[in-house]
Amino acid sequence: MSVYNFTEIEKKWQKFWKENKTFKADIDESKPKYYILDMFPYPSGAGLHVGHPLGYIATDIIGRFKKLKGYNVLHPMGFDAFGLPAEQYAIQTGQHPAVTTEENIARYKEQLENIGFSYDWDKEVRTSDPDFYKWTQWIFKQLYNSWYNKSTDKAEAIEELVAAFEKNGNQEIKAHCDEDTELFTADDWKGYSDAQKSAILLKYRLTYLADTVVNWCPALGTVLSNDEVKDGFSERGGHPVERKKMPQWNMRITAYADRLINDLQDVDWPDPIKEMQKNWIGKSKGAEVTFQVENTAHEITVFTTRIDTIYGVTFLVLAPESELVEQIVSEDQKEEVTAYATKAKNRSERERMSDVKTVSGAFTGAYALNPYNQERIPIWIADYVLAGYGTGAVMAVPAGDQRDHDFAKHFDLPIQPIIDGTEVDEKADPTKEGKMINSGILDGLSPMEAIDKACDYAEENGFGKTKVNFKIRDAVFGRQRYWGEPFPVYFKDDQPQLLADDKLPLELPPVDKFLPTETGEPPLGRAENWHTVDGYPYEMTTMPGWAGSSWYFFRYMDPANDQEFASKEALNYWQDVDLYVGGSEHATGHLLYSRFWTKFLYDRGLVPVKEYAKKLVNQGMIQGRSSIAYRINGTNTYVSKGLRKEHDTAKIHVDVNMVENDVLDIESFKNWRPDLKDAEFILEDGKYICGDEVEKMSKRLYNVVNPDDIVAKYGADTLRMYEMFLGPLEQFKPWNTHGIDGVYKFLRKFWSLYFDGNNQYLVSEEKASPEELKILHKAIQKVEDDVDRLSLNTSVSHFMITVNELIALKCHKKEILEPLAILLSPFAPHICEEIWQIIGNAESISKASYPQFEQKYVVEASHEYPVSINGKVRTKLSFAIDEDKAEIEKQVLANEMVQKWTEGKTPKKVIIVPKRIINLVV
RNA sequence: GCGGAUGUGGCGAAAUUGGUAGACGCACUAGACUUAGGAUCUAGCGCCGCGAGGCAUGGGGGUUCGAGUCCCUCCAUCCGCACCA
Repeated sequence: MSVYNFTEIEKKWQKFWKENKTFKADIDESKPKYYILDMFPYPSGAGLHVGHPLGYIATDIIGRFKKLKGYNVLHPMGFDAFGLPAEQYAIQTGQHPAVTTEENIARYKEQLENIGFSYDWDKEVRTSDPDFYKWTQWIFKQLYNSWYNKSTDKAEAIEELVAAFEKNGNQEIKAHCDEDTELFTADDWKGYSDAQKSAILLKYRLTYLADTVVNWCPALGTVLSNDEVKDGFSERGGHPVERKKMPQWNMRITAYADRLINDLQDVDWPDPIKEMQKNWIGKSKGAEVTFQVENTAHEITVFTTRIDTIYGVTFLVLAPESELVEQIVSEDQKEEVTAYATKAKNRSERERMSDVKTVSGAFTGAYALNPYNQERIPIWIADYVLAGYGTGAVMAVPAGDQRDHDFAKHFDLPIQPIIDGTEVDEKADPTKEGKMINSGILDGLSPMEAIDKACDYAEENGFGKTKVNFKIRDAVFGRQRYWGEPFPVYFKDDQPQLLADDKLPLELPPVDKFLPTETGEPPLGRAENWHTVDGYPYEMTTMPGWAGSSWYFFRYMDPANDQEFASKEALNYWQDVDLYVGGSEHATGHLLYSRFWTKFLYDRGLVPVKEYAKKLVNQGMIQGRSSIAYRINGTNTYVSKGLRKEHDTAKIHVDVNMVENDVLDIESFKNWRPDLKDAEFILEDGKYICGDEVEKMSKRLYNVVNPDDIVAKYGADTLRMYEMFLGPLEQFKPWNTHGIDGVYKFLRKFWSLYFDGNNQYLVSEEKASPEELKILHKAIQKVEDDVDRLSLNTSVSHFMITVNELIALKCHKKEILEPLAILLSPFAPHICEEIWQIIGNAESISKASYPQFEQKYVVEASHEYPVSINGKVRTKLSFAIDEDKAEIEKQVLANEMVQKWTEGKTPKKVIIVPKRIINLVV
C-alpha cells in the first residue's frame, strides 16, 4: 500500500491557498457570480465541534464546484459574536466579553482553517466589531426615520410624512401605525409642541418605543425569556417572576406581513420553512364584533373567524390582564377575579400555552349583550385568552370550539347547538358542514353563507366589520443586557432622538460589572459617561442577537467599506445569496427578520433585491452520541452494558474520547477524576462496554468530538468526505466515528491509482479503453447530478465505486485520472491539489476547468426492459431506443421467453411504461 | 394543544418521475498473503427454511398490473412555539 501523507499535504496546500489568496472574491464583470453562504456561527467557549462543519463542508464543495465551472464565487465566513453566553461568562469572571469573544473567534478560525475551506478571509465580518455594528446602528436609524405607506405599499421617509401632516394632517394618510393613533388636521399638527409631534411620529416609525409585556425578575434585575421561567419562578435561582409592562424598542414587522407571505413564492426555500413562516405570520380573515357590556358604557370587541356561530355564543372570555376587567367586575366577584388575574399574570405565555388540561377561569359578574339577538351572556376571564393576540377577548362558542366546550363543561355553562344534526353534548363540532339552526337571521344557511350574511348584518348595523387579522406581532427589539449593539439614541424631554451619523459607531462603554444597576437599570446604566455632551441620557438597553444577523449577508459583499454598509457596485454585482445553508431552527426567527430587513432596505432604495436568498437548504444538526457507564447505586463499581440489568444502576456520562467502538479505556477513566481512581469494574468478555444515547452535542454531556482530533488522525479530506457520507445533508444524525475507516481507505485507494507503494508515480500517457472512459464519464455525470441535488452522500458513494472499478482494471492512465482528480477536488481538495501538481500542472487545481461528460460513453444503444407477468418481473428484454409501443408489444409477445412464462396464453392486457417495464396480465 | 419533520438489515444508509428494495460504507464470518497489520486482497452477509419457497421498508387499511415512494388511519421519536379564537 502506498503512503498517503495527509498531514504534510494538507499543511502545504492550506498554506498555498492562504499565501496566494486563491479564493479571493472580487468583482469581476466578465464572470457570472455565485454567492454561497453559511449561517455564521456564534463563537462559543467550547470551540467548534464536528457538527458545525457539516453545512460548511457542503457549501465548500458546491463553491469549489462552481469555481471550476467558471463562476466568480463569493464564499465568506464570519461570526455572530454578540450573545448571552459571553455575557454570562463575563458576569461570572469579570472578563470583558470582547476579550473572550476574541479568543473564541481565534480558536474557531484555527479550527476552520484545518479543514481546508475555500473562504476569502478578507471578507470576514463580526457583528460585535464597531466597524460592523456602526452599520447595524445606521440601519436602525433608517428604520426609525421611515414609516409604512399603505397606499404605495412600501416604506417611505418620515420627512414625507411630516410634509403631508403639515399640508393635510393625517386624515388622508393610510399608514401602518399604532391602533390608537388619533386623527388631526394640518392646523392641529402645527399647533402641537415638539414633544407632542415627536410622540405622534413614534406611532408611525418602523421602529418605535412601546409598552411591552415581559417576564420581569426583580431579584435578577433582568428580563427573562419564556424558556427561563418555570411556574412563575426563574429557572436560575428560583426567584419570583412577574409579567410587567416595560417600554421597549419594537420593530414594525407587521407592516410587512402580507409581503412576507406573498414573496415566499419567489424563493426556492424548503416547503416546511415556507409553511412555518406562513403559519407564524398567520393571516386569517374574520370579523370584529362589538358587544355592549350590560348597564355600562363599556364595549368588548372580539375577533372571530367564525362569525357564523354568533348565535352559539354562551359567554365571553377576556384575557386576565385586560384593563377592562377592573372596570366591569362586580363587587362580589372582585376578590376572586383579582386573585385569578394575579396568578395568571405571573405565568409565562409558554406555560399558559402548554397547560391545556387544566381548565381555569373566573366569572366577572358582568354580562354583555349579543348584538344580534340582545341575549344576555356572562363575561369571564381565563388565561387561555392572550392579551397580545387579536383584541384580547374571545366570544366563546362551546358547540363549535373544543376549548370553549371544555370551559363550558367545567363551569357548567350552557352549550347551544347551532348546526343542524350535530351532537355537541360531549364534543364540539368545529367543521363548517351542515345548516345553521337556532341562529335567527342565519337559520337554514350553510356556515360559509352565514359568514357573509352575518358580516353584512354587522356592518349595516354598525357593531362589526370584516377584518384581516395577523397572528404575527411586532418584534421586540430591546434587551436589558450589556453585550449587544447600543442604540444610537438619547432622550430629550423623554422623547427619543437619534445620534448624528458622524457620531457612529456608538461604542459600548466600559462598565465595572456586567450586571444591572441597583436601581434595576440595564448594565449600561453603570457606564460613567453614558450621556451626551448636553447631559441627555442615552438609551440603556441594547439590540437583540438578531440585529446583526438580519443584514450581515450584505456586508460580506464589501466588508471594509467605511462610507456605506456596502457599495452600490458590490450590491449590484453580488445581488443576493444563490445558496444559503443553515438550520431550520431559525425558520421564524433569523430567516424571517432578515427577509423583513431586506424588504425595508429595498423599499428605501438601499439594496437592489426584495429577497436576499434565492435558495435555502436546511442542514440537519449533527447530534452527539453520548457514552454511558452504569454505576451500581451506592458503590463505586461500574458494570458493563450487557450485565447492567442484574443490578440497580445509575447512568453516568463518560467522555466519548475515552471510548472506542463502545469499549471504555479503563485506565483513562480512572484518571479522569479523582473520585474514579478506585473505581471497580464488572466486565463482559474482558471488556467494559458502554451504552450510548443520542443527545445534543455539548460539553456538559462529555460527548463533544473536536474536528481537530479527526483531522490529526485521518486528515481533513477524510473528515470532509466522511461528514458528507454520513447521510443526507438535511437529516438530523448522531456523530459516530465508526464508519470513517471506509472513507479513509477510499482516499488511500485513490492515491494508489497514481502512486505505488514506494510513492513512485504510476500514471501513464496510454490511451484509455472505452470501458475505462465509460467509468469516468459515468462518474462525471453522476457526481454532477448529485451535486446539483445536494445529494453529496451518494456522490461520495459513487466515487468509491469508480475507484474500485478503476483498480479492478488496473487503470493508471492520465486520460482517466487527471479528470478524476478535478472531479474529486471539491470534496478532497488537498490530495487532489497534490496529485494535480505531480501530474505536471503549475497552477492550483481550482483553476482547472471542469471535465464535461460525453453522452456516448454513458448511454446504451438500447434499453433493457424488465418484463413482468401478472405483476412479477420474470425477465429482461432489450429493445431499440426508438420506442414505438405497438412495435415493442409485438416483439414482446413474439419473444420465446415471454411465451414460456405466459404458457402460450395471449395476455389480456399489455402495459408498457416507457423506459421502465413491460407488464403482461394473463 | 398547535405547527414542522422522521421511521428501510446488527449499524450509517441507497432506491432521481410509483417499476427487480437494501447500491456504497461500517461491523461481522471464512479464506489468502504474511519476519502479526488497527495493512492488503478474495468470498459471504435482510429474516425464516435443508430445500423449493415464503416473509420483509413503524402498525393497520386503501388506490394500482405493480407502493419504501401516492391516499386514509394509528403508533413511536425528534425539533419549534406566541393556547392565534
